[in-house]
Amino acid sequence: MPARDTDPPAPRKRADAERNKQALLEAAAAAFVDFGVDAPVRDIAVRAGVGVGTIYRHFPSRADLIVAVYRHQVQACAQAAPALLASSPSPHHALTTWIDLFVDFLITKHGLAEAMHSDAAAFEPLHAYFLDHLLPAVTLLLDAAVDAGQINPIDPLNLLQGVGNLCIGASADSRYNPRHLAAVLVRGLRAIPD
Amino acid sequence: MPARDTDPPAPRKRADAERNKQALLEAAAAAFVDFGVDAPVRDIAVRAGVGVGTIYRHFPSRADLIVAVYRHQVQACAQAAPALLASSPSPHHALTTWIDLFVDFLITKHGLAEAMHSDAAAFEPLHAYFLDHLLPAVTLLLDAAVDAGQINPIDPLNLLQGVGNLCIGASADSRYNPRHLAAVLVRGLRAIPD
DNA sequence: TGCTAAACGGAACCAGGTTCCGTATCGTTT
DNA sequence: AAACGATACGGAACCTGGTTCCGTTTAGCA
Repeated sequence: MPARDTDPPAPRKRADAERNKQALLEAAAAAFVDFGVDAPVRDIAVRAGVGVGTIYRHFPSRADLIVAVYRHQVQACAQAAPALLASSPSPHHALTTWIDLFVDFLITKHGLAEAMHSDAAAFEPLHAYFLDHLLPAVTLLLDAAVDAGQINPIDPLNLLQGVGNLCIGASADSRYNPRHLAAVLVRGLRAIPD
Repeated sequence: MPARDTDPPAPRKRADAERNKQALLEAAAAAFVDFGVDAPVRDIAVRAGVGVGTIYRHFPSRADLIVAVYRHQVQACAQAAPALLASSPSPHHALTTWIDLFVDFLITKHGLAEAMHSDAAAFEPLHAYFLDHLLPAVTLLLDAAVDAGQINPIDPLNLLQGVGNLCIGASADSRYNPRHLAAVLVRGLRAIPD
């Protein structure tokens, strides 16, 4: 199988198109830092030196753009799960650490957590992408911790969305501390001592 | 003292103005049920049989309107705290029950939780109102539970916002279950058994 | 060098919140 | 009862920000 995992049936793209797509990715990443993931389209277009139409051509919905920008980091986060499970002293410890990682990722992407669960249809691809990649990760960790008798069972999706929600509205200056809350939440999962 | 507790320096309002304000309150409440707290202004205006200008005259910001609509329920929620503390078998139990009450309130008001922590300046009054009324309530419960040695200390504001965040995106049809998550969170506060 | 399809730019469009001001109404005063 | 000033009203106009559309440009190939 030739070049699997990286778009097998590539219908050949024009060089300028590829160049613009790349420019947009960088421009969007920069704009997201300044404005959050709701950065104005026109602003992104200007930064990339293209017209707004070009944004929509490459990324039909905002979710597509967001996914493209954060793809690597989401994958890294997902892949950390098995690694942590192998290297941690206990499954519960691995779970706690992974959640911490996830929280860190979300709170550094201003507005991502908000967008994550937006009911708007336009964000469905984003939602789907995150779930596709991160749900297996949490599930792995939760199953291991449950099997070890360390935590009570919980729907992985529920936990993932809950932690995602906790990260909404976080900012360096406020008293609000999602990291702590997420830790308390995971602590609340621990089995037995009632 | 004459008529304290109900606008002492009332500069006399025109009857029609008062009538419209009342109509708007009812229209908004209805619209909030159908569309959530982001209900279109024009829609609210139509329901109340007034022009949009009238909305802005009575409620300069959307937050003012939301506060006015939910004022009573927020107060009821706040007042439930001391009552629960008195009637519950333990402070931790009272806390759990109160959080449940708070969650119920939020998830039945579509979009309220989202609006609650919006960083937009227009929502500041809403934020302030909620905090003014509910922060004392949680603080009371938390202090009691801490004093009884049942939970580890936590910033009341942090907990309140966290639970508020958990309620975002809840809907009857989805798997997402904020009630359960909030319960797990409170469970994670319990002291000692480490 | 010429040709065609792919890609581009940005003006035009649309939706929804907000403002503004000419008009209507209330409540009081004569 | 009539008139008057203050108060409140309505809704068109405006602004912002996302989305669409089409005439123009350009890459890639013959």
